[in-house]
Amino acid sequence: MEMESNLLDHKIMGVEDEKRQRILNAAMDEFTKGYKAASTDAIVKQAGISKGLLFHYFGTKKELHLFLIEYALTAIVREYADIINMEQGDLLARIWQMSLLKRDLCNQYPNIFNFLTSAFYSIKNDPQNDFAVRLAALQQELYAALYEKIDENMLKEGLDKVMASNVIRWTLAGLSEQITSQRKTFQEMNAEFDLYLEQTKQYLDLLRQMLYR
Amino acid sequence: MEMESNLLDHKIMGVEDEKRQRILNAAMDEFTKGYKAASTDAIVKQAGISKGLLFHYFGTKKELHLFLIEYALTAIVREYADIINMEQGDLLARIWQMSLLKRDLCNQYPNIFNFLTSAFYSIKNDPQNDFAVRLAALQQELYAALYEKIDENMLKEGLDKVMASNVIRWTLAGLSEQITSQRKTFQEMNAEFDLYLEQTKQYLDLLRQMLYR
Amino acid sequence: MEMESNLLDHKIMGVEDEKRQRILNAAMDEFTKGYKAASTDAIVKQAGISKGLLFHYFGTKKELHLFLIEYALTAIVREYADIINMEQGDLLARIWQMSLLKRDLCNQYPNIFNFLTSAFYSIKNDPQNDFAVRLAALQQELYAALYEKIDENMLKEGLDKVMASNVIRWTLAGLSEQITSQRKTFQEMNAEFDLYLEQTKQYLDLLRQMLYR
Amino acid sequence: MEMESNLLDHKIMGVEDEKRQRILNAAMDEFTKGYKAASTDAIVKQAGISKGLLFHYFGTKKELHLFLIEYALTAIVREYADIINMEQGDLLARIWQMSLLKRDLCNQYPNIFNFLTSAFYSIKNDPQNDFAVRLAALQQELYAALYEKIDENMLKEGLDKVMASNVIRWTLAGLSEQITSQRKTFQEMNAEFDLYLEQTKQYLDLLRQMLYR
DNA sequence: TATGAATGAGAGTTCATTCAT
DNA sequence: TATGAATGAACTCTCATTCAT
Repeated sequence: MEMESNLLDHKIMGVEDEKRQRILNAAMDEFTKGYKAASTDAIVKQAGISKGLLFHYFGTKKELHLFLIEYALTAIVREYADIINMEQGDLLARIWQMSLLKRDLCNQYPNIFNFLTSAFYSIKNDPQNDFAVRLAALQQELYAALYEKIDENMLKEGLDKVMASNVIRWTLAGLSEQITSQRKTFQEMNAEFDLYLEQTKQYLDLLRQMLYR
Repeated sequence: MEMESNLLDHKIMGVEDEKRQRILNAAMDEFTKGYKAASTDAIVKQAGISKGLLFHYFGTKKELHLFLIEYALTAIVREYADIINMEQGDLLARIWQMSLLKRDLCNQYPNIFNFLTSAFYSIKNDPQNDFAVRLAALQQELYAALYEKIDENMLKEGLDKVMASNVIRWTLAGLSEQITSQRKTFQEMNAEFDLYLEQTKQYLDLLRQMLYR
Repeated sequence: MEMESNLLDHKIMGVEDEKRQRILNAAMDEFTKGYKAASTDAIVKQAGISKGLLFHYFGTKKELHLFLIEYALTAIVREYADIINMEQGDLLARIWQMSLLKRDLCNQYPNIFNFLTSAFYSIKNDPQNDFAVRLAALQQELYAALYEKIDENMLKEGLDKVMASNVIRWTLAGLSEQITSQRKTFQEMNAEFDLYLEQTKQYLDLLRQMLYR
Repeated sequence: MEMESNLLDHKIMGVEDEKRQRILNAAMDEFTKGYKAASTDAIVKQAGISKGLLFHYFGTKKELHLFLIEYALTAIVREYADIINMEQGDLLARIWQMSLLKRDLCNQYPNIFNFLTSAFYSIKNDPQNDFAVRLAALQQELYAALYEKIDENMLKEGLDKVMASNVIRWTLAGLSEQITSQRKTFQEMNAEFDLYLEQTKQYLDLLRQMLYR
C-alpha cells in the first residue's frame, strides 16, 4: 500500500489546516451525491470560499474528485496502518480495532466512508475514466490487507476462508450502511457512535459464534 | 404491498410491448449511472425513438425516473408474489426460490437490480426529493416481506431473528454486487447466470450451517 | 487548391440558406475582433439564434472559428477559380478581374476579407494551434496561385519577378486595408464599392507604368 | 508631434531602468497577441514581478495597454526625430535612414513594431474604445511626418505624390511584416537584421528606379 | 513598495424541455 | 403519435482586479 505518492506536493496542502479541512469536507459531502450531481457552487458555499479559489487549488472538478479519493484512501490507510501491519490472525478482533479507530477518522472527515462508497460507484460507471482501473486495484489491495489476513485455524473445520471473510465483510458493510443511511448532522453522528460500536460488537459476537471454532 | 397503484393508467402502458420494453430497458441502463449522470439523449438513442416521444410519454426526466422505480419494484413484487405470500418459514429456502426466479426477471429487464440499487442511492442523497420517504418505506416493506418472515424455531438457540436475517440479506446483497460489478453485456450475463446460482447455493449452505440448528 | 474537403458534410450546411448566411456573417463580423475578443453571445445575438443552437452546429467556439476560415477560403477560391486557372500572364489584368469579382463576394459576406486577415493573425499568434501550419500553407498556396503567375516578359528589363509581384500584392493589400479601415455598415460599403474600384484602377495604372515595359 | 504629454509623470517611470525595461517588454510581447488574448499573469511571469505590482503601477490592464502604445509611439518619434525634422525631400533616402535606426530601437524593445501593429488593430476593432479616435489621429500624424514630406520634383513627371508615398509605405510595411511573420527569438532577430537591411535596400532601389526621375 | 491568495463577474458549454410540423 | 431543431437556465471554468500583509 504505497498510497501517499505525491499528495503532499499538492497546492491545497499548503493551505492552513482548518480551511483545508473545511474545503475537503465540503467536497466530500457534496460528492457523496455522485460526481455529476455534485455542484461546485454548493461546495464553495459550504466551504465558505470563492469559486475561483476552488479552481485555483484543483484545476477542474474532475481533478478535485480524484484528489479527494486519493486523499481519503490515504487517510484511511494511515489510520489503519498498525492494524494492516499487525500479525493478528483474528480477523474479527482486527475489525473491532478498526471500528474503534473509525471515531477519530469520522471526527476529522465525517463523511469519508460514504464519500468513498459513492466515489467507487461513480467511477465504476464512468467507462471513459482510465483512473477506474487503478482505483479498483487500490480498493482491492486495501480489502485484501484489511479482510483477508485471516488465520484459517481459527475457523470452524471445513469453512472456506474466502467465503468466511466475505460474509464478515459484507455484514459489516451492510451494518455500516444501515446506520449511516439516515442522514445525520455531525453532532448526531458523534452522539450515536457508541450505539454503532454496540451494534458492531453484537454482530461481531454473532459472527464469532457462527464461524470460529 | 399495494404497489400497482395507477401504473397501468400511464401513457407508456398503451404502447406496443416490444417498444415499451426497449424504452424501459434503455432508461434503466442509463439511469444506472445515477440520476444526474443519465442523459435523455442516450436513452432515446438506445431506445431508437425521438426525443419528443420520450417527453410525450413521461413529461419530465424526473417523472420517468420515478415511474421506472415503481415499475421495477412492481415487476419484482409480481415476480416474487408467490414467495412473499408463501407460509414457508425457511428464509434460506425462500431466498433460493427467489434466486431461481431472478433469471426470468433479468431476461426481461437485464439491468433491473442494478438500476434499483442505483435509484435508491440517488434518491437517498437528494434531500429535495420528497419521494424519498415514500420510497424508503416501500423498500422497507419489500425487505420485510422478503427477508423477515423467518421461523425462529429453525434458528440456533438464542440467535436474534432480526440480526440473522440481516446477515443473510447483507451477504446475498454483497454477493450480488460482487458479481454484477464487472460490467457485462446481456449475453455474457445470461451465460454466467448458472455461475451466479452456484455461488448463491454455496453461500446459502454456509449461512445454513452458521445460523440454523 | 483542393480546399472543398468535407465542408459540405458539416451540420450547418443542412440549414436553410438565409439563416446559415446570417449565422456565418454574424460570426465573421465578431471574429474580426480576434478570436479571444469575439463573444459567442454577440454572435448569437446578431444572428438571432439561441446560444444552444450555435453550439449544436459547431460544438465549440474553436471549431466554429476553424470552420469559418475554411469556409471563407473556399468561397474565395471558388469565386476566383476562373482567374486562378486562366493562362493570362498579365498579373495586373488578373487583379483587375479579381477586384470586379469582389463585389459579389462582399455582397454575400460583407466582412469576409477583414475576417480572414484577422483570422490569419489570430492563428499565427497561437503557438498551440497545430492548424496554423496547414493554414499558412493554404494561404501561401492561394497567394502563389493569385499573384505569382506572372509573365516575366511583360516586366521591365531586369526586374525581379518575385519582387515585382510583392510590390503589387502589398500595394493592393494596403489600399484594401485603408479603405476598409473605416468601419462601415453594409449599405455604405456597397455604395462606396465604385469608389474602391476607381482607386484600385488608379493604383493598377501606376503600377503598370512603374513595372511593365 | 507633441506626444510626450505626461508620460514622464507616470509611476512606472520612477522604477529602475532595467526593471522597467523588463516589464514593458514583457507587456509588449504579450499584447502582441491582441488585447483580449494577452494575460496579465503571463506578463508578470515574464517580467518576474508580482501581480499586485503590475496593477500598482498601471491600475488596469486597459491603462497598461494605452500607456504602452503611447510609450512605444513616443520612443519611435524620439528615435526618428532627426529624420522627421530633416528637410531632406528624398523620401527613399529618409526611409533608408529610418531602417538603419531600427536596429537600436529593436535592441531596446525587440517587439515594438509588432506590438504597435497589433495594438492599432485591437483598438480599431473595439468600437467602445474612445481612445481609438485619438490614436488613429496620432498614427496619421506620424505617417504624415515620416512618409509624406516628399519632394515632388524628384518623382517622375505626372506621378501623384500621395499615391507614390503610399506605394512606398505599403511596400515597406509588407516587407517588414513578411520578415517578422516568422516568430523569432531576440538573438535570431538580431542576427538576421543585416538580411533585413539588405532586402530593404533592394526594394528601395526598385522603388527608386520606378518612381524617381 | 511588493506580494500572491482570494474574489466574482463573465465566458463557453451542456442538456432537459418545448413546439412547429 | 412522432419528430428533432431550437431554446435558455444552469453548469464549470477563467481571469482582471483587490487587499491584507
